Amino acid sequence: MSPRTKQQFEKIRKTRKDKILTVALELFAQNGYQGTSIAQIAKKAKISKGLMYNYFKNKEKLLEEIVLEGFNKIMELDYGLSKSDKPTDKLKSLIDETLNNLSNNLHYWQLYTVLLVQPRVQKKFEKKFYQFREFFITTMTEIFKGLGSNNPELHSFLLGTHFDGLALNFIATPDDFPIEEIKQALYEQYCKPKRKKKK
Amino acid sequence: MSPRTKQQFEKIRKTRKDKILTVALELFAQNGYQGTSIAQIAKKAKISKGLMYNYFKNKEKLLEEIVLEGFNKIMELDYGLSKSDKPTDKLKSLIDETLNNLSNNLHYWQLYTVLLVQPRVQKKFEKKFYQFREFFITTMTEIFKGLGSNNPELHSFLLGTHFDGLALNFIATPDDFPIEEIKQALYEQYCKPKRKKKK
DNA sequence: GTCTATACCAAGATAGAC
DNA sequence: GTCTATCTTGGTATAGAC
Repeated sequence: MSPRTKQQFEKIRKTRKDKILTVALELFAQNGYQGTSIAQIAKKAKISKGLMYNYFKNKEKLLEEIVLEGFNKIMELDYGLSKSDKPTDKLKSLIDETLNNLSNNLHYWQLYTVLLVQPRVQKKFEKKFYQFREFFITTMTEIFKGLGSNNPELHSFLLGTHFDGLALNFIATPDDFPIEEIKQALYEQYCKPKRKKKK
Repeated sequence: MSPRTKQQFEKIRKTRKDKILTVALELFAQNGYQGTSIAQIAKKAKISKGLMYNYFKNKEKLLEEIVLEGFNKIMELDYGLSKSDKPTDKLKSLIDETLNNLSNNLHYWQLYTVLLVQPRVQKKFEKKFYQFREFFITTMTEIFKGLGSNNPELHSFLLGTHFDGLALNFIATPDDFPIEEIKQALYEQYCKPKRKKKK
């Protein structure tokens, strides 16, 4: 009844909820949304099936919370862009941070990808996907403008798709992924885009 | 009882089986394996649920047939490599054909991607995935050697991942995908890889 | 707050009539 | 060969005891 006890409960509740979110993210990422059962999640979180519904209204709301939390995390990053004003430095930071982020948040990217390729599921998070995409593409376009690119939108799009492909491969085979070599190669490949057509 | 009738039956059977394979591919690609029910497939193929099991032992075998058929189709392509011996031409053909193939076999690539990102499902087709990957990477590596690349394996890997990323984006938003512009840009980007280090 | 038991339903698969 | 009816399982979600 005392306030202190109440706070204790709150803390336990929070911890347990986080636990559920963490294991659910992992399972959804690995087995897909439909491929994961509440029972599996409960087991891995070491609670009963029934208790799951004390923390989340249903399976769908659980997925929503996970996805939105992930989006927020990723949108908060500034990809080291504030470190310098030189476009070459910015590009280097962006590449570095994006690839670091990839290995730091593997499960989230895996889930993101699973959802992205399934139109029916994707619809639900469409807005968030576009929002993130817009933010990222715009940032890159500005950098390419700074580098004197003759088609910054296209180069930005291409670097974006390249990140996606790297993510896909990293997800499928996280070992056998020479991350530092890749950073270097990307930097070389994108740092010197074609200038205005030379005659 | 006559042979002719028997042939007719065979033909009808074949046609119907193909119909099932086609609609199942589409549904699996769009909604995932677990996200697609036998009832949905049967409905779209305009047959009863029960009849499905006359054609396929079970849902899993159906998926297997679809995936293996798709792999075979894709492995048969030669990506226009025999047209010329010049590495620059070969690279151009490869880029062209890969992107054409992407839009011609959208559903298959979509399924391929869905399966690739889900480790549990992936295991089953692992060997086939690697087989295709090896073939593709080796082909590209040879081309980059011909172009005088200082690290043909890495450049080949990077072009491969870039294709994957483009596929992912094409799948997610097939409209708003400037395919010809991309072909051109890829060609420019990969055709002149760094030579041996200049001192 | 947490668990067990259970209602309920959707989906895979089979049986049997035609 | 094809369909309808049915069995069976496994999964979501709820009820109710502690």
